[in-house]
Amino acid sequence: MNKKNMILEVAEQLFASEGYTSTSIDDIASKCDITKAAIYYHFKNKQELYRYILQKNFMNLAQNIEIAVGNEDKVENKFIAYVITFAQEIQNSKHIASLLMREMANGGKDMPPDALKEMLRTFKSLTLIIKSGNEQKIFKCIEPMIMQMMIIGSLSFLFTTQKIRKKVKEESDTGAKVDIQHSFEQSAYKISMTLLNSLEE
Amino acid sequence: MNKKNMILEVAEQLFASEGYTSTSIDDIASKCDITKAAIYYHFKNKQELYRYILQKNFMNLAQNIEIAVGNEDKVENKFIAYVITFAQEIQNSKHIASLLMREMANGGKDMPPDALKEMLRTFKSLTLIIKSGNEQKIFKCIEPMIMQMMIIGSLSFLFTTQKIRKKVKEESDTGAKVDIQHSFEQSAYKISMTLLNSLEE
Amino acid sequence: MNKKNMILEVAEQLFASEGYTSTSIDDIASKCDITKAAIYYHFKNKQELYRYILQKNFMNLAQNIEIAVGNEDKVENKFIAYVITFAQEIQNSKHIASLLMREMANGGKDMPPDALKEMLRTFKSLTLIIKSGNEQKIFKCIEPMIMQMMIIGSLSFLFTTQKIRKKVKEESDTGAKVDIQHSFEQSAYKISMTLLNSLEE
Amino acid sequence: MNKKNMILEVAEQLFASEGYTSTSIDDIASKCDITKAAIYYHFKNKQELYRYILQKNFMNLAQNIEIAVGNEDKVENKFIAYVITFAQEIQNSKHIASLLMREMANGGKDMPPDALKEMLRTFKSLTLIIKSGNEQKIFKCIEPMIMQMMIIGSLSFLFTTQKIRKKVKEESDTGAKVDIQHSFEQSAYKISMTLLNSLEE
DNA sequence: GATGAATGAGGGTTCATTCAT
DNA sequence: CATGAATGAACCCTCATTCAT
Repeated sequence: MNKKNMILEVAEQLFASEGYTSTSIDDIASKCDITKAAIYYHFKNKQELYRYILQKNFMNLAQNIEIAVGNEDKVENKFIAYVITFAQEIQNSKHIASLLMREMANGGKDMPPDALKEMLRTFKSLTLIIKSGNEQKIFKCIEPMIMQMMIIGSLSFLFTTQKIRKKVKEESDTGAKVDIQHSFEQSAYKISMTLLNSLEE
Repeated sequence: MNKKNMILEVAEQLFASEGYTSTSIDDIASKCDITKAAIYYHFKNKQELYRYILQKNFMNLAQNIEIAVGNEDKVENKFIAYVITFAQEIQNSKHIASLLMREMANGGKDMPPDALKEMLRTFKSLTLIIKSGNEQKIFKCIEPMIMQMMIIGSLSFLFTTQKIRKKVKEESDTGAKVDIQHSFEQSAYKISMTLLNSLEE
Repeated sequence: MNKKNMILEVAEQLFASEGYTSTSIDDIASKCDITKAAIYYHFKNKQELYRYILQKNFMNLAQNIEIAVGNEDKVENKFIAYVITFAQEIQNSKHIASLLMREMANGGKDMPPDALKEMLRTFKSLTLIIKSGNEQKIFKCIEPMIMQMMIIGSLSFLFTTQKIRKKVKEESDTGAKVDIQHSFEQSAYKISMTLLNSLEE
Repeated sequence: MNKKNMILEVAEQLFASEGYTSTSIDDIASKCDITKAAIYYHFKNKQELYRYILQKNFMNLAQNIEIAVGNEDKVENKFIAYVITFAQEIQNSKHIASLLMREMANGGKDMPPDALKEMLRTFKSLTLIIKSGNEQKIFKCIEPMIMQMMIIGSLSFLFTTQKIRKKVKEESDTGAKVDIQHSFEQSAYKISMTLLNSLEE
């Protein structure tokens, strides 16, 4: 991998786990075994690096969702595909949920416009699915925005709370009765079915 | 209001909107029209101030939920009360959703133990409600953890995205067809009904 | 004991063990279980408190040396009395050696004039002893200043290095062969004899 | 000279004359005509800078003493070489006596272990000299530790009190009878002879 | 392409001191 | 006599950024 990509990967991980302000260019540089100045050779400044990462992540997300939804015919399956693909992207990119949550906690005020557009693209996909479901009288009426919040919110919290839930369990358990720690995929699937359930007439 | 409380209020607002690291003691002080040193007279350091705020918020939340749930008899109403009270607290405190999202994005690694305990308290409330619903054969089986993630996630995103959704709407609309901007309360109520729907046999 | 004396005692101990700059009014106050402001009631400021302590210590020292020397007739005994009393004061007051060493390391530039005068008083005592010894042809010729430096320097280092010498010994020893840790008094006596030896014709 | 060395020199002088706590990074920086941050580029923090200086000084001292003592054959000359070289180092480095006195006044509690080891090295040199003198029946029996305290103490006080002695003399003298201000080297030589005298059978 | 050196601004924290009560 | 509250200055340290090489 070339250096620019290494910087991007390391920076993405740090921005997600520590947040924008708590991640220093020094942190990124030392994790990459290069100097700070080398980062400035590849990126104009910290902001630009961050925006680049945000945009890349959300573009991927939007694209993959569109493709996955496009591959399905029935509206129920489109809905499931929407949720599951969202979950898969969260899982694969590993950092998108944290990045998203931080931006939303910020009120979106620092969200780069390009990244915002990508989020709106996914929202349009969902809107179309629900509208189509309504027209076919398969889905109840619900504002797409509310459903979007439920999908994104549920999956983001489900993903980002994994570590702390594990830690809490370890501390409270007395060793023996180790509960099955359900995988993120399994739980995400349940969420998709639950939401579909709530939608169906 | 005394100065200590003023500091707490200002700090809470800044921590929520800017995040812990991006909020400086100077910011807090100047918004309170006092000096930095005055803050250090009232609080040992920035961490302590932050923890104090977190703990206070989550304690309030847990207490009010317990009371509201306790006031209901039927299990469905308990569930609704749980979700609605959660939403009301988010609305009233104004900052709890942002604080929570940031902590979760951090993987909970900086969450003060006391605040964590309060979150577990609310989780226990929900667990009891679902268990009771299962026993009465009113509710389907679902892991309480998953339901908790759906409730917290949906409401948190619904609340924190208000500003940016408004902004997006204003920019995209051509003025005339101004959609009804549904209030947070209304939307939260719909979420509670949707989730209850998905639970009921 | 009244509060003023308590402040003096605590401050003396801290100034000696930590140094002037590293001792804060807060440190003194909390060790006395009073507030900072209470200290300012009794003393104009930190400097004044420090000077008061320095002056008191050096005055005691000079007085006691004068008395002890005056109690002896023979010049050899006067010399021994001088050294031993110096050592006793170091031992009794516990902090005079550290205070003195810090002042000297500072080049004496912050030494309050009164305290300096007291040191000169002791020096005059020694000068008289040596002069008298010279006249009686009992002592070799040596500049009193040099002898003064030898006395003060030897005793101050002997006293202040006690802790670290003990620590070094403990760390190096393998437990069994515990060397006799000579007491400060014993060692000080040997120093006095050694110096007298070197003086005598 | 490069900047790192300039920082070291300036810092050494300030640490010696003002003490660790009373020397600010800003003081050092402005005396070097650089910014604070430049110091942090070269040294991790204030402590590290200080330790570096201490260690360097004491290492030089120990090395030069060992060499000088090794160059002599007769045990009396070894002893003289020990004292004189100590004095020369105090004179050449200019700051070692103050640094040492401050550390001892602190009870050695902040002394970096490496610097302490160097001091022990010089002590071992002296111990060997005295032991050898005892075996040859040239020296009286005296604990090396006591002799070490006398050497270090006498020389340190002799050196650090130069300025204040001069000041006192100027203020007290009425102009005419200006005493010869003996040089540090001359006085140190007298001290070495005096101590040798006291040692010899 | 990449680095070493440096900077200016700012951040958290401490501290001597003051003053109304 | 003593305190609680507050201040302004200073202090240590970090950080994004720049630039000559």
